[in-house]
Amino acid sequence: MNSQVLRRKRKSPSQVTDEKRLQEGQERIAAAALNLFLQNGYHNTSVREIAQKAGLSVGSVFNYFTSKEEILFFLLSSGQVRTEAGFQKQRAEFERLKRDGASPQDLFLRAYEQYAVLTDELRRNTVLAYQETKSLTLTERKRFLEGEERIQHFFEEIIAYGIDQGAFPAGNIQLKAHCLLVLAQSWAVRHWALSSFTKLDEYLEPLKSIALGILESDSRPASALIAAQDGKDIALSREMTS
Amino acid sequence: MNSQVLRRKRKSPSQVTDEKRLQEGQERIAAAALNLFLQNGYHNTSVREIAQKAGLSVGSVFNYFTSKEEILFFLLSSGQVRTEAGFQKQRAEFERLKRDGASPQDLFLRAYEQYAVLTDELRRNTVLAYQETKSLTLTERKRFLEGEERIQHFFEEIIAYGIDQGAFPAGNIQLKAHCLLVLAQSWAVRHWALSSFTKLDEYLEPLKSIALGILESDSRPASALIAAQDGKDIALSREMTS
DNA sequence: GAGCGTGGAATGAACATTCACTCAGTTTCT
DNA sequence: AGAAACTGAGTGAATGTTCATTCCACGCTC
Repeated sequence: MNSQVLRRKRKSPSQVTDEKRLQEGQERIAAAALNLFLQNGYHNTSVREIAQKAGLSVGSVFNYFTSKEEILFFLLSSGQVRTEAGFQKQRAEFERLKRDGASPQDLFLRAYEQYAVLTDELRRNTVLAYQETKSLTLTERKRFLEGEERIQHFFEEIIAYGIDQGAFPAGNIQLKAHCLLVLAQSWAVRHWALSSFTKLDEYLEPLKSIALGILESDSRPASALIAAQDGKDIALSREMTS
Repeated sequence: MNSQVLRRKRKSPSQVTDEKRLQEGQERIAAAALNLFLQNGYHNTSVREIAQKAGLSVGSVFNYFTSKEEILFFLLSSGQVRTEAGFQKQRAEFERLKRDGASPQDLFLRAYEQYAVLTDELRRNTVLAYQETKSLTLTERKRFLEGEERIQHFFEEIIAYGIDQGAFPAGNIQLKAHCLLVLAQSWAVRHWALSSFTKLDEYLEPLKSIALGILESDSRPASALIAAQDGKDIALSREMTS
Protein backbone atom coordinates (compact mmCIF):
# COMPACT_ATOMS: atom_id res chain seq x y z
CA MET A 1 0.00 0.00 0.00
CA ASN A 2 2.92 2.26 0.59
CA SER A 3 4.74 2.23 -2.70
CA GLN A 4 1.78 3.93 -4.36
CA VAL A 5 3.05 3.71 -7.88
CA LEU A 6 0.37 5.03 -10.15
CA ARG A 7 -0.60 2.61 -12.84
CA ARG A 8 -3.75 2.91 -14.83
CA LYS A 9 -5.09 2.29 -18.26
CA ARG A 10 -2.03 2.33 -20.47
CA LYS A 11 -2.60 2.46 -24.16
CA SER A 12 0.71 3.13 -25.83
CA PRO A 13 3.23 0.28 -25.88
CA SER A 14 6.06 2.60 -24.96
CA GLN A 15 6.32 3.04 -21.23
CA VAL A 16 8.82 2.63 -18.48
CA THR A 17 8.72 -0.90 -17.13
CA ASP A 18 11.49 -0.85 -14.59
CA GLU A 19 9.82 -0.21 -11.24
CA LYS A 20 12.72 1.64 -9.69
CA ARG A 21 13.29 3.81 -12.71
CA LEU A 22 9.58 4.54 -13.01
CA GLN A 23 9.37 5.77 -9.43
CA GLU A 24 12.45 7.92 -9.69
CA GLY A 25 11.24 9.42 -12.92
CA GLN A 26 7.81 10.15 -11.50
CA GLU A 27 9.34 11.88 -8.55
CA ARG A 28 11.68 13.94 -10.65
CA ILE A 29 8.89 15.06 -12.92
CA ALA A 30 6.55 15.70 -10.00
CA ALA A 31 9.14 17.80 -8.22
CA ALA A 32 9.59 19.96 -11.29
CA ALA A 33 5.85 20.23 -11.74
CA LEU A 34 5.29 21.24 -8.12
CA ASN A 35 7.52 24.25 -8.53
CA LEU A 36 5.77 25.34 -11.68
CA PHE A 37 2.27 24.67 -10.40
CA LEU A 38 2.91 26.77 -7.32
CA GLN A 39 4.43 29.57 -9.32
CA ASN A 40 1.93 29.77 -12.16
CA GLY A 41 -0.91 27.48 -11.22
CA TYR A 42 -1.80 24.13 -12.71
CA HIS A 43 -3.55 25.40 -15.80
CA ASN A 44 -0.94 27.96 -16.68
CA THR A 45 1.75 25.33 -16.69
CA SER A 46 2.22 23.39 -19.90
CA VAL A 47 3.54 19.89 -20.09
CA ARG A 48 6.29 21.28 -22.25
CA GLU A 49 7.51 23.46 -19.41
CA ILE A 50 7.39 20.56 -16.97
CA ALA A 51 9.38 18.42 -19.35
CA GLN A 52 11.98 21.10 -19.84
CA LYS A 53 12.36 21.73 -16.11
CA ALA A 54 12.72 18.02 -15.49
CA GLY A 55 15.31 17.69 -18.23
CA LEU A 56 13.18 15.50 -20.44
CA SER A 57 11.27 15.72 -23.66
CA VAL A 58 7.53 16.15 -23.83
CA GLY A 59 7.00 12.60 -24.94
CA SER A 60 8.94 11.13 -22.08
CA VAL A 61 6.70 12.74 -19.53
CA PHE A 62 3.90 10.60 -20.89
CA ASN A 63 5.97 7.50 -20.37
CA TYR A 64 5.82 8.19 -16.64
CA PHE A 65 2.33 9.60 -16.32
CA THR A 66 -0.65 8.91 -18.49
CA SER A 67 -1.89 12.47 -18.27
CA LYS A 68 -1.03 15.86 -16.93
CA GLU A 69 -3.75 15.51 -14.36
CA GLU A 70 -2.14 12.39 -13.01
CA ILE A 71 0.88 14.47 -12.06
CA LEU A 72 -1.33 16.74 -10.00
CA PHE A 73 -3.01 13.85 -8.26
CA PHE A 74 0.37 12.32 -7.53
CA LEU A 75 1.45 15.51 -5.81
CA LEU A 76 -1.73 15.96 -3.80
CA SER A 77 -2.02 12.43 -2.55
CA SER A 78 1.65 12.00 -1.78
CA GLY A 79 1.18 14.57 0.99
CA GLN A 80 -1.72 12.66 2.45
CA VAL A 81 0.03 9.34 2.19
CA ARG A 82 2.92 10.64 4.23
CA THR A 83 0.68 12.19 6.84
CA GLU A 84 -1.37 9.06 7.29
CA ALA A 85 1.74 6.94 7.41
CA GLY A 86 3.03 9.18 10.18
CA PHE A 87 -0.12 8.70 12.22
CA GLN A 88 -0.06 5.00 11.64
CA LYS A 89 3.41 4.89 13.06
CA GLN A 90 2.31 6.74 16.15
CA ARG A 91 -0.65 4.49 16.89
CA ALA A 92 1.47 1.95 18.72
CA GLU A 93 3.29 4.68 20.58
CA PHE A 94 -0.07 6.03 21.69
CA GLU A 95 -1.19 2.78 23.20
CA ARG A 96 2.03 2.61 25.15
CA LEU A 97 1.67 6.16 26.40
CA LYS A 98 -1.93 5.60 27.40
CA ARG A 99 -0.93 2.57 29.40
CA ASP A 100 1.81 4.60 31.05
CA GLY A 101 -0.87 7.04 32.16
CA ALA A 102 0.12 9.95 29.97
CA SER A 103 -2.36 12.79 30.06
CA PRO A 104 -4.71 13.32 27.11
CA GLN A 105 -3.11 16.73 26.72
CA ASP A 106 0.20 15.03 26.22
CA LEU A 107 -1.21 12.63 23.70
CA PHE A 108 -2.87 15.38 21.77
CA LEU A 109 0.13 17.65 21.74
CA ARG A 110 2.34 14.91 20.40
CA ALA A 111 0.00 14.18 17.53
CA TYR A 112 -0.59 17.83 16.83
CA GLU A 113 3.07 18.66 16.79
CA GLN A 114 3.74 15.85 14.40
CA TYR A 115 0.96 17.05 12.16
CA ALA A 116 2.29 20.59 12.22
CA VAL A 117 5.79 19.45 11.38
CA LEU A 118 4.45 17.42 8.50
CA THR A 119 2.41 20.26 7.07
CA ASP A 120 5.51 22.36 7.30
CA GLU A 121 7.59 19.88 5.36
CA LEU A 122 4.80 19.41 2.88
CA ARG A 123 3.94 23.08 2.90
CA ARG A 124 4.05 23.35 -0.84
CA ASN A 125 1.84 20.34 -1.34
CA THR A 126 -0.67 21.71 1.14
CA VAL A 127 -0.90 25.01 -0.67
CA LEU A 128 -1.37 23.17 -3.91
CA ALA A 129 -4.12 21.11 -2.36
CA TYR A 130 -6.05 24.21 -1.35
CA GLN A 131 -5.72 25.74 -4.77
CA GLU A 132 -6.07 22.93 -7.23
CA THR A 133 -8.41 20.34 -5.80
CA LYS A 134 -10.96 21.64 -8.27
CA SER A 135 -8.69 20.67 -11.14
CA LEU A 136 -9.08 17.00 -10.36
CA THR A 137 -11.64 14.67 -11.82
CA LEU A 138 -14.73 14.25 -9.69
CA THR A 139 -13.72 10.79 -8.56
CA GLU A 140 -10.17 11.77 -7.77
CA ARG A 141 -11.32 14.86 -5.95
CA LYS A 142 -13.61 12.71 -3.84
CA ARG A 143 -10.81 10.30 -3.12
CA PHE A 144 -8.62 13.17 -2.00
CA LEU A 145 -11.23 14.71 0.29
CA GLU A 146 -11.84 11.34 1.90
CA GLY A 147 -8.20 11.33 2.88
CA GLU A 148 -8.64 14.73 4.49
CA GLU A 149 -11.63 13.44 6.41
CA ARG A 150 -9.67 10.48 7.72
CA ILE A 151 -7.09 12.83 9.14
CA GLN A 152 -9.76 14.92 10.79
CA HIS A 153 -11.33 11.78 12.26
CA PHE A 154 -8.01 10.92 13.77
CA PHE A 155 -8.04 14.12 15.78
CA GLU A 156 -11.70 13.71 16.64
CA GLU A 157 -10.78 10.40 18.23
CA ILE A 158 -8.09 11.99 20.33
CA ILE A 159 -10.44 14.71 21.48
CA ALA A 160 -13.15 12.20 22.31
CA TYR A 161 -10.65 10.26 24.39
CA GLY A 162 -9.71 13.43 26.23
CA ILE A 163 -13.34 14.20 26.99
CA ASP A 164 -13.86 10.64 28.10
CA GLN A 165 -10.98 10.98 30.52
CA GLY A 166 -12.40 14.20 31.86
CA ALA A 167 -9.45 16.22 30.62
CA PHE A 168 -11.49 18.36 28.21
CA PRO A 169 -15.01 19.67 28.60
CA ALA A 170 -17.60 18.21 26.27
CA GLY A 171 -18.39 20.18 23.12
CA ASN A 172 -18.73 19.80 19.40
CA ILE A 173 -15.88 17.50 18.52
CA GLN A 174 -16.12 18.02 14.78
CA LEU A 175 -15.88 21.75 15.18
CA LYS A 176 -12.83 21.59 17.39
CA ALA A 177 -10.98 19.14 15.19
CA HIS A 178 -11.76 21.34 12.22
CA CYS A 179 -10.37 24.41 13.94
CA LEU A 180 -7.19 22.62 14.95
CA LEU A 181 -6.53 21.40 11.44
CA VAL A 182 -7.25 24.76 9.91
CA LEU A 183 -4.88 26.55 12.25
CA ALA A 184 -2.10 24.11 11.51
CA GLN A 185 -2.68 24.27 7.77
CA SER A 186 -2.85 28.03 7.83
CA TRP A 187 0.86 28.04 8.51
CA ALA A 188 1.27 26.79 4.97
CA VAL A 189 -1.71 28.32 3.24
CA ARG A 190 -1.54 31.83 4.57
CA HIS A 191 2.16 31.92 5.19
CA TRP A 192 2.47 35.36 3.61
CA ALA A 193 0.46 36.86 6.47
CA LEU A 194 2.86 35.63 9.13
CA SER A 195 5.86 37.73 8.26
CA SER A 196 7.06 37.87 11.85
CA PHE A 197 7.64 34.11 11.86
CA THR A 198 10.40 32.64 9.81
CA LYS A 199 10.65 29.08 11.04
CA LEU A 200 8.00 26.67 12.20
CA ASP A 201 9.65 26.45 15.60
CA GLU A 202 8.57 29.96 16.39
CA TYR A 203 5.02 29.33 15.29
CA LEU A 204 4.71 25.96 16.93
CA GLU A 205 4.73 26.97 20.57
CA PRO A 206 2.01 29.61 20.40
CA LEU A 207 0.06 27.33 18.07
CA LYS A 208 0.10 24.51 20.59
CA SER A 209 -0.94 26.85 23.33
CA ILE A 210 -3.86 28.13 21.27
CA ALA A 211 -4.83 24.61 20.35
CA LEU A 212 -4.94 23.51 23.97
CA GLY A 213 -6.95 26.61 24.73
CA ILE A 214 -9.54 25.57 22.17
CA LEU A 215 -9.75 22.05 23.54
CA GLU A 216 -10.15 23.25 27.09
CA SER A 217 -12.63 26.02 26.31
CA ASP A 218 -16.25 25.38 27.06
CA SER A 219 -17.77 26.70 23.82
CA ARG A 220 -20.90 27.71 25.63
CA PRO A 221 -20.12 30.97 27.44
CA ALA A 222 -18.51 34.12 26.07
CA SER A 223 -21.40 35.03 23.83
CA ALA A 224 -24.42 36.83 25.23
CA LEU A 225 -22.04 39.68 25.85
CA ILE A 226 -22.98 41.30 22.63
CA ALA A 227 -26.50 39.92 22.82
CA ALA A 228 -29.29 42.25 21.91
CA GLN A 229 -27.66 45.32 20.53
CA ASP A 230 -29.10 47.33 17.70
CA GLY A 231 -28.09 45.06 14.85
CA LYS A 232 -29.16 47.53 12.24
CA ASP A 233 -25.99 47.76 10.19
CA ILE A 234 -25.11 44.12 10.27
CA ALA A 235 -27.78 43.30 7.77
CA LEU A 236 -26.31 43.81 4.35
CA SER A 237 -27.47 43.38 0.82
CA ARG A 238 -26.66 40.16 -0.93
CA GLU A 239 -26.51 40.93 -4.60
CA MET A 240 -23.54 38.78 -5.46
CA THR A 241 -24.73 35.65 -3.74
CA SER A 242 -27.31 34.57 -6.32
CA MET B 1 -13.68 54.79 -4.56
CA ASN B 2 -16.77 52.74 -4.06
CA SER B 3 -18.25 52.48 -7.51
CA GLN B 4 -15.20 50.51 -8.63
CA VAL B 5 -16.11 50.30 -12.27
CA LEU B 6 -13.31 48.58 -14.05
CA ARG B 7 -11.98 50.56 -16.95
CA ARG B 8 -8.69 49.90 -18.60
CA LYS B 9 -7.05 50.01 -21.98
CA ARG B 10 -9.95 49.73 -24.38
CA LYS B 11 -9.13 48.79 -27.89
CA SER B 12 -12.37 48.05 -29.62
CA PRO B 13 -14.61 51.05 -30.30
CA SER B 14 -17.71 49.13 -29.34
CA GLN B 15 -18.36 49.30 -25.63
CA VAL B 16 -21.11 50.15 -23.24
CA THR B 17 -20.97 53.82 -22.33
CA ASP B 18 -23.92 54.23 -20.01
CA GLU B 19 -22.53 53.98 -16.49
CA LYS B 20 -25.60 52.45 -14.94
CA ARG B 21 -26.03 49.91 -17.70
CA LEU B 22 -22.35 49.05 -17.55
CA GLN B 23 -22.47 48.28 -13.85
CA GLU B 24 -25.60 46.20 -14.10
CA GLY B 25 -24.19 44.27 -16.99
CA GLN B 26 -20.92 43.62 -15.20
CA GLU B 27 -22.75 42.32 -12.20
CA ARG B 28 -25.01 40.08 -14.21
CA ILE B 29 -22.06 38.60 -16.06
CA ALA B 30 -19.99 38.28 -12.91
CA ALA B 31 -22.81 36.49 -11.11
CA ALA B 32 -23.07 33.97 -13.91
CA ALA B 33 -19.32 33.55 -13.99
CA LEU B 34 -19.10 33.00 -10.24
CA ASN B 35 -21.40 30.00 -10.46
CA LEU B 36 -19.44 28.48 -13.27
CA PHE B 37 -16.05 29.22 -11.77
CA LEU B 38 -17.02 27.53 -8.55
CA GLN B 39 -18.48 24.56 -10.31
CA ASN B 40 -15.76 23.92 -12.85
CA GLY B 41 -12.91 26.23 -11.95
CA TYR B 42 -11.76 29.33 -13.75
CA HIS B 43 -9.80 27.63 -16.48
CA ASN B 44 -12.42 25.06 -17.30
CA THR B 45 -15.01 27.73 -17.85
CA SER B 46 -15.16 29.27 -21.29
CA VAL B 47 -16.33 32.74 -22.08
CA ARG B 48 -18.98 31.16 -24.27
CA GLU B 49 -20.48 29.42 -21.28
CA ILE B 50 -20.43 32.60 -19.25
CA ALA B 51 -22.12 34.49 -22.04
CA GLN B 52 -24.78 31.85 -22.42
CA LYS B 53 -25.51 31.70 -18.70
CA ALA B 54 -25.75 35.46 -18.60
CA GLY B 55 -28.06 35.52 -21.59
CA LEU B 56 -25.67 37.37 -23.88
CA SER B 57 -23.46 36.67 -26.80
CA VAL B 58 -19.72 36.18 -26.55
CA GLY B 59 -19.02 39.52 -28.10
CA SER B 60 -21.19 41.40 -25.65
CA VAL B 61 -19.27 40.05 -22.71
CA PHE B 62 -16.26 41.90 -24.08
CA ASN B 63 -18.23 45.10 -24.12
CA TYR B 64 -18.44 44.86 -20.34
CA PHE B 65 -15.07 43.39 -19.54
CA THR B 66 -11.88 43.72 -21.50
CA SER B 67 -10.79 40.19 -20.72
CA LYS B 68 -11.87 37.02 -19.03
CA GLU B 69 -9.36 37.64 -16.31
CA GLU B 70 -10.97 40.95 -15.52
CA ILE B 71 -14.13 39.09 -14.60
CA LEU B 72 -12.19 37.04 -12.08
CA PHE B 73 -10.57 40.11 -10.58
CA PHE B 74 -13.95 41.78 -10.38
CA LEU B 75 -15.29 38.86 -8.37
CA LEU B 76 -12.33 38.60 -6.04
CA SER B 77 -12.06 42.27 -5.25
CA SER B 78 -15.78 42.86 -4.93
CA GLY B 79 -15.67 40.71 -1.81
CA GLN B 80 -12.89 42.79 -0.34
CA VAL B 81 -14.55 46.04 -1.31
CA ARG B 82 -17.68 45.08 0.55
CA THR B 83 -15.76 43.93 3.61
CA GLU B 84 -13.72 47.09 3.78
CA ALA B 85 -16.79 49.20 3.23
CA GLY B 86 -18.42 47.41 6.14
CA PHE B 87 -15.50 48.19 8.41
CA GLN B 88 -15.45 51.77 7.27
CA LYS B 89 -19.06 52.06 8.23
CA GLN B 90 -18.32 50.70 11.66
CA ARG B 91 -15.44 53.04 12.38
CA ALA B 92 -17.72 55.84 13.55
CA GLU B 93 -19.76 53.41 15.59
CA PHE B 94 -16.57 52.23 17.25
CA GLU B 95 -15.57 55.69 18.36
CA ARG B 96 -18.98 56.16 19.91
CA LEU B 97 -18.80 52.83 21.72
CA LYS B 98 -15.32 53.54 23.02
CA ARG B 99 -16.52 56.85 24.41
CA ASP B 100 -19.44 55.07 26.03
CA GLY B 101 -16.93 52.85 27.76
CA ALA B 102 -17.72 49.64 25.94
CA SER B 103 -15.29 46.85 26.75
CA PRO B 104 -12.64 45.86 24.20
CA GLN B 105 -14.24 42.43 24.16
CA ASP B 106 -17.46 44.04 23.04
CA LEU B 107 -15.73 46.02 20.35
CA PHE B 108 -13.93 43.00 19.05
CA LEU B 109 -16.93 40.75 19.05
CA ARG B 110 -18.95 43.26 17.09
CA ALA B 111 -16.29 43.53 14.42
CA TYR B 112 -15.67 39.82 14.34
CA GLU B 113 -19.32 38.98 14.04
CA GLN B 114 -19.70 41.40 11.21
CA TYR B 115 -16.71 39.88 9.48
CA ALA B 116 -18.07 36.39 9.93
CA VAL B 117 -21.45 37.37 8.57
CA LEU B 118 -19.80 38.97 5.59
CA THR B 119 -17.63 35.96 4.81
CA ASP B 120 -20.77 33.89 5.02
CA GLU B 121 -22.62 36.05 2.53
CA LEU B 122 -19.55 36.19 0.34
CA ARG B 123 -18.75 32.57 0.97
CA ARG B 124 -18.56 31.80 -2.71
CA ASN B 125 -16.24 34.69 -3.37
CA THR B 126 -13.99 33.65 -0.51
CA VAL B 127 -13.69 30.13 -1.80
CA LEU B 128 -12.89 31.49 -5.23
CA ALA B 129 -10.25 33.74 -3.74
CA TYR B 130 -8.48 30.79 -2.12
CA GLN B 131 -8.56 28.79 -5.32
CA GLU B 132 -7.91 31.22 -8.10
CA THR B 133 -5.61 33.94 -6.82
CA LYS B 134 -2.90 32.29 -8.87
CA SER B 135 -4.88 32.90 -12.04
CA LEU B 136 -4.44 36.65 -11.71
CA THR B 137 -1.67 38.71 -13.20
CA LEU B 138 1.18 39.36 -10.85
CA THR B 139 0.19 42.97 -10.30
CA GLU B 140 -3.45 42.14 -9.73
CA ARG B 141 -2.54 39.34 -7.42
CA LYS B 142 -0.43 41.73 -5.40
CA ARG B 143 -3.24 44.25 -5.30
CA PHE B 144 -5.58 41.60 -4.02
CA LEU B 145 -3.26 40.40 -1.27
CA GLU B 146 -2.77 43.96 -0.11
CA GLY B 147 -6.49 44.13 0.46
CA GLU B 148 -6.29 41.02 2.59
CA GLU B 149 -3.52 42.60 4.61
CA ARG B 150 -5.56 45.72 5.23
CA ILE B 151 -8.32 43.62 6.71
CA GLN B 152 -5.89 41.81 8.95
CA HIS B 153 -4.44 45.15 10.07
CA PHE B 154 -7.89 46.22 11.09
CA PHE B 155 -8.12 43.36 13.54
CA GLU B 156 -4.58 43.91 14.71
CA GLU B 157 -5.62 47.43 15.69
CA ILE B 158 -8.55 46.18 17.69
CA ILE B 159 -6.37 43.67 19.50
CA ALA B 160 -3.75 46.30 20.21
CA TYR B 161 -6.41 48.51 21.69
CA GLY B 162 -7.59 45.67 23.90
CA ILE B 163 -4.07 45.03 25.14
CA ASP B 164 -3.63 48.72 25.73
CA GLN B 165 -6.75 48.75 27.86
CA GLY B 166 -5.53 45.78 29.83
CA ALA B 167 -8.36 43.57 28.60
CA PHE B 168 -6.10 41.12 26.76
CA PRO B 169 -2.65 39.89 27.72
CA ALA B 170 0.21 40.98 25.48
CA GLY B 171 1.32 38.58 22.78
CA ASN B 172 2.05 38.37 19.10
CA ILE B 173 -0.67 40.50 17.59
CA GLN B 174 -0.05 39.42 14.03
CA LEU B 175 -0.37 35.79 14.94
CA LYS B 176 -3.63 36.27 16.77
CA ALA B 177 -5.20 38.33 14.04
CA HIS B 178 -4.12 35.73 11.54
CA CYS B 179 -5.74 32.94 13.53
CA LEU B 180 -8.98 34.84 13.92
CA LEU B 181 -9.23 35.50 10.22
CA VAL B 182 -8.40 31.96 9.30
CA LEU B 183 -11.02 30.52 11.61
CA ALA B 184 -13.67 32.81 10.21
CA GLN B 185 -12.71 32.09 6.63
CA SER B 186 -12.58 28.38 7.25
CA TRP B 187 -16.36 28.47 7.54
CA ALA B 188 -16.36 29.15 3.84
CA VAL B 189 -13.23 27.41 2.68
CA ARG B 190 -13.55 24.13 4.50
CA HIS B 191 -17.30 24.08 4.73
CA TRP B 192 -17.46 20.47 3.68
CA ALA B 193 -15.78 19.43 6.92
CA LEU B 194 -18.46 21.03 9.10
CA SER B 195 -21.36 18.80 8.22
CA SER B 196 -22.94 19.21 11.64
CA PHE B 197 -23.47 22.93 11.03
CA THR B 198 -25.97 24.06 8.48
CA LYS B 199 -26.33 27.75 9.14
CA LEU B 200 -23.79 30.33 10.20
CA ASP B 201 -25.83 31.05 13.33
CA GLU B 202 -24.87 27.68 14.75
CA TYR B 203 -21.20 28.17 13.97
CA LEU B 204 -21.05 31.76 15.10
CA GLU B 205 -21.47 31.29 18.84
CA PRO B 206 -18.76 28.68 19.33
CA LEU B 207 -16.56 30.60 16.93
CA LYS B 208 -16.84 33.77 18.97
CA SER B 209 -16.13 31.88 22.13
CA ILE B 210 -13.04 30.32 20.61
CA ALA B 211 -11.93 33.68 19.27
CA LEU B 212 -12.19 35.30 22.67
CA GLY B 213 -10.31 32.38 24.11
CA ILE B 214 -7.46 33.04 21.71
CA LEU B 215 -7.37 36.71 22.57
CA GLU B 216 -7.37 36.10 26.28
CA SER B 217 -4.85 33.25 26.18
CA ASP B 218 -1.33 34.02 27.19
CA SER B 219 0.51 32.22 24.38
CA ARG B 220 3.40 31.50 26.68
CA PRO B 221 2.35 28.61 28.91
CA ALA B 222 0.87 25.28 27.86
CA SER B 223 3.99 24.11 26.14
CA ALA B 224 6.81 22.65 28.25
CA LEU B 225 4.30 19.90 28.98
CA ILE B 226 5.61 17.83 26.16
CA ALA B 227 9.07 19.28 26.59
CA ALA B 228 11.93 16.87 26.43
CA GLN B 229 10.45 13.63 25.29
CA ASP B 230 12.23 11.28 22.97
CA GLY B 231 11.50 13.01 19.68
CA LYS B 232 12.92 10.20 17.66
CA ASP B 233 10.09 9.53 15.26
CA ILE B 234 9.13 13.11 14.62
CA ALA B 235 12.04 13.60 12.29
CA LEU B 236 10.97 12.59 8.82
CA SER B 237 12.49 12.51 5.41
CA ARG B 238 11.87 15.39 3.09
CA GLU B 239 12.15 14.12 -0.45
CA MET B 240 9.40 16.19 -2.02
CA THR B 241 10.43 19.53 -0.63
CA SER B 242 13.24 20.26 -3.04
C1' DG C 1 36.72 -7.51 -30.43
C1' DA C 2 33.90 -6.57 -34.37
C1' DG C 3 29.40 -7.03 -36.09
C1' DC C 4 24.58 -7.72 -35.11
C1' DG C 5 20.08 -8.16 -32.97
C1' DT C 6 16.93 -6.77 -29.35
C1' DG C 7 14.00 -4.03 -26.77
C1' DG C 8 13.40 -0.54 -23.33
C1' DA C 9 13.47 4.35 -23.25
C1' DA C 10 13.70 9.12 -25.27
C1' DT C 11 12.39 12.21 -28.76
C1' DG C 12 9.80 16.02 -30.91
C1' DA C 13 7.12 16.98 -35.08
C1' DA C 14 2.38 16.46 -36.08
C1' DC C 15 -2.53 16.40 -34.84
C1' DA C 16 -6.82 17.66 -33.16
C1' DT C 17 -8.99 20.50 -30.20
C1' DT C 18 -10.11 24.31 -27.46
C1' DC C 19 -10.44 28.96 -26.41
C1' DA C 20 -9.97 34.02 -25.79
C1' DC C 21 -10.72 37.60 -28.45
C1' DT C 22 -12.10 40.47 -32.87
C1' DC C 23 -14.96 42.77 -36.09
C1' DA C 24 -18.10 43.54 -39.87
C1' DG C 25 -22.68 43.41 -40.02
C1' DT C 26 -27.41 43.56 -37.72
C1' DT C 27 -30.80 44.90 -34.42
C1' DT C 28 -32.70 48.00 -30.99
C1' DC C 29 -33.48 52.32 -29.05
C1' DT C 30 -34.27 57.23 -29.20
C1' DA D 1 -31.61 58.31 -39.22
C1' DG D 2 -28.09 57.84 -36.30
C1' DA D 3 -26.13 56.18 -32.13
C1' DA D 4 -25.66 52.48 -29.00
C1' DA D 5 -25.56 47.81 -28.15
C1' DC D 6 -25.54 43.12 -29.66
C1' DT D 7 -24.19 39.20 -32.49
C1' DG D 8 -21.54 34.98 -33.67
C1' DA D 9 -18.67 33.17 -37.35
C1' DG D 10 -13.88 33.66 -37.89
C1' DT D 11 -8.84 33.87 -36.36
C1' DG D 12 -4.68 32.62 -34.61
C1' DA D 13 -2.26 31.02 -30.83
C1' DA D 14 -1.61 27.51 -27.43
C1' DT D 15 -2.14 23.04 -25.45
C1' DG D 16 -2.56 17.93 -24.24
C1' DT D 17 -1.57 13.88 -26.31
C1' DT D 18 0.21 10.53 -29.82
C1' DC D 19 3.43 7.83 -32.42
C1' DA D 20 6.84 6.84 -35.93
C1' DT D 21 11.43 7.23 -35.43
C1' DT D 22 15.92 7.34 -33.17
C1' DC D 23 19.08 6.20 -29.59
C1' DC D 24 21.67 3.23 -26.78
C1' DA D 25 23.14 -0.41 -23.61
C1' DC D 26 23.53 -5.03 -23.47
C1' DG D 27 24.22 -9.84 -24.76
C1' DC D 28 25.26 -13.12 -28.40
C1' DT D 29 27.90 -15.19 -32.15
C1' DC D 30 31.77 -15.83 -34.94
